Amino acid sequence: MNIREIARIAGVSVATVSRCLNQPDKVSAATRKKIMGVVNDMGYTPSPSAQSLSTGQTRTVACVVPTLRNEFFGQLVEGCQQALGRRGYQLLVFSTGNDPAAWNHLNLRAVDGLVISGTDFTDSAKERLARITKPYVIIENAEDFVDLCDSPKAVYINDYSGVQMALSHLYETGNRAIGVISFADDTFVTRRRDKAAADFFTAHPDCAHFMAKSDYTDLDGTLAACEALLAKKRRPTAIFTYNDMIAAGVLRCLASHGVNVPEEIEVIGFDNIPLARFLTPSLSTVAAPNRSLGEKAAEILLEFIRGDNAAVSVLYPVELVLRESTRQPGASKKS
Amino acid sequence: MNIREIARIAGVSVATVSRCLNQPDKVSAATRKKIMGVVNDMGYTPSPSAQSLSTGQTRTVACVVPTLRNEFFGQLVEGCQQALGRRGYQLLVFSTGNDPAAWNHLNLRAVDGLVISGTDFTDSAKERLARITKPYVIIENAEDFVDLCDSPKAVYINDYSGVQMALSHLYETGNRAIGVISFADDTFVTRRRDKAAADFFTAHPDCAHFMAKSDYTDLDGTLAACEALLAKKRRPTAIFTYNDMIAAGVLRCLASHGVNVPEEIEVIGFDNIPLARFLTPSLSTVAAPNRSLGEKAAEILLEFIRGDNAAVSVLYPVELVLRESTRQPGASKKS
DNA sequence: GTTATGTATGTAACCGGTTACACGTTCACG
DNA sequence: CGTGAACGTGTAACCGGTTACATACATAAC
Repeated sequence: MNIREIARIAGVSVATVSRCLNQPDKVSAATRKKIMGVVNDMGYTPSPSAQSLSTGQTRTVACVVPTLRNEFFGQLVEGCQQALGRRGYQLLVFSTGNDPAAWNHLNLRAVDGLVISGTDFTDSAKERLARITKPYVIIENAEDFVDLCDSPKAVYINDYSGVQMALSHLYETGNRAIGVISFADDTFVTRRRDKAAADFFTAHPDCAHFMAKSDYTDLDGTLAACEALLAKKRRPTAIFTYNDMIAAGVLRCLASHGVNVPEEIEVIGFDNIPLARFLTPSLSTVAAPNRSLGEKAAEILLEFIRGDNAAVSVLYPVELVLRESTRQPGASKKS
Repeated sequence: MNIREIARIAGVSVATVSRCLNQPDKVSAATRKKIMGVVNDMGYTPSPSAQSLSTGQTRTVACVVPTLRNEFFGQLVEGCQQALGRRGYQLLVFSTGNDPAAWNHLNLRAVDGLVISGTDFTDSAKERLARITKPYVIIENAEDFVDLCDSPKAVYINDYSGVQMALSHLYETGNRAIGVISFADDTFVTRRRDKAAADFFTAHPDCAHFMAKSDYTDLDGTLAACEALLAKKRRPTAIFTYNDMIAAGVLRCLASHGVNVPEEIEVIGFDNIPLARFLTPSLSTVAAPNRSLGEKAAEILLEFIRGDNAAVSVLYPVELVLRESTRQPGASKKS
């Protein structure tokens, strides 16, 4: 069932049918009614391939994430997909963004644009981004990208501030020995959060601090990192991690060592994935609008594709959500 | 840069270029070398839209899941995408499979086939499935679908057996009052697991049992369900839930009521999502090959698209993984 | 009544591939 | 040396839409 068939049955030309579907007001009411009748009767849908070929638009966007085994990216992709769906766009997912081979599977001619998140942006980034000839929006701090592409479009959170909020809270509630578990990779996120932590501790020289690193898909690595912190001569009274999965591992480690949370050690994570509320104790964390990040990225991308000179980058604030893994304000410290 | 351009530069016809790319052995070695040289120099890639229009294949598959905010579906989609990527196919994700509106966004003409998982298959299923004119593979028990479509292609796990394994284990280690938290929906999964549980308890009349229901995205619902179980006159000594997210909520609820796990109450979940190891105590669960389910579904779908008469359905076994939320074999009961 | 303006529609080129069929060579074989 | 098969290549139709431009007609303005 193609457009010529519809045109023949409706007794009009293909151009009229096409116009009727795309610019209804360019067609007289009578003709429109006749055509739509046939279209509905026959259950006709235009071929996306033909439309793409003709218009040069695929109405498809690719989203590149490192993994989907972390609710953070799940929420991101979900937000992305819904924003796109509302506007008749579809979402191609590449959930192996850190695997260079995956980028080869990505056929740029098949999409109108990309949303890129969480890939390793440091080493081969320039090369990889340079090869992208389509509009793309990164979910990463725009400022870090000025060297990599001119006027980067970005949606991101103030994670420098997030790290400082978490550490400040811990400091203000009396902690003077804080452990931080960072990511075991070399990405902009990691560098930025490390910088925030370093700056914080420089500004608070009376606060002992210990850094460790872990890959959040690797529970054993997290347990090892946490144990290293526990083994410090001056044991930290709080541990801050760069995401909630690592924090979950930390809670696990502390429990198996019989350490009470938050009485003996407080724990703060980052991301506020849905899971955070499910943990025992429920996890205090730096909350980002995960779903909105995806939605906004998709929206900016679409505006950009349409040529509207849209917002170049959007910064979302983060907020500290306090749950059971930190002491309640007013609770006695180190009870 | 299109195929005619390449043909002109290489001094051959478009047909030869096309053949060179698709059936290299149909072209002489000398010509092939010449063409490939030009192709590489110019960085030419055929337009997917044009190829789709011409061949009628999109090399794209849609995957419909209810949500990505559960690692189970994350793993599924990830497996799917990788199996597809290896064969040059792309994955469109619809992460809102239970929303009827989402199905309208799904343009069947844009894909070669579908992998469908976790959607509500009971009420409007027949209608929805009937509208699908493309090959599809469901990740659901094939037997439940014989009424809905003839010779359904399916990849699934033996979850009847999984439920019975979990309950048997609990029974054999001495539990005689077991709480079960089922899903608060009416899908085949739920019906099947409910049947398995009912059958088990019929076969073991000496075992008291209590059923509750929850939606796994709803922590409060889970807490309420769990509390209802705790409030039973004869308090259960074990709780089995239909997925790990609900089990996480149960652990959370028990902890806040000061109930020791596994000493006072044992807990077993279902799915074995990566998170399960991160929980405190780490969660015993019925393990399914989540990632493989996605991979296998994609593979079967591709074979089916190609017309190879592939395996119609594949059943994976499940296994009971025992961690800290159940008592160690040999540990004294109700210590 | 003639001309200008606007509206509705049709014609045909175009998007960029694939492939059936035709054609020309080369080679083996009788 | 003539014939047919096998092979390599080119021509042109086709996939199913969109849209610039042409055309026809109705209406308004003078």
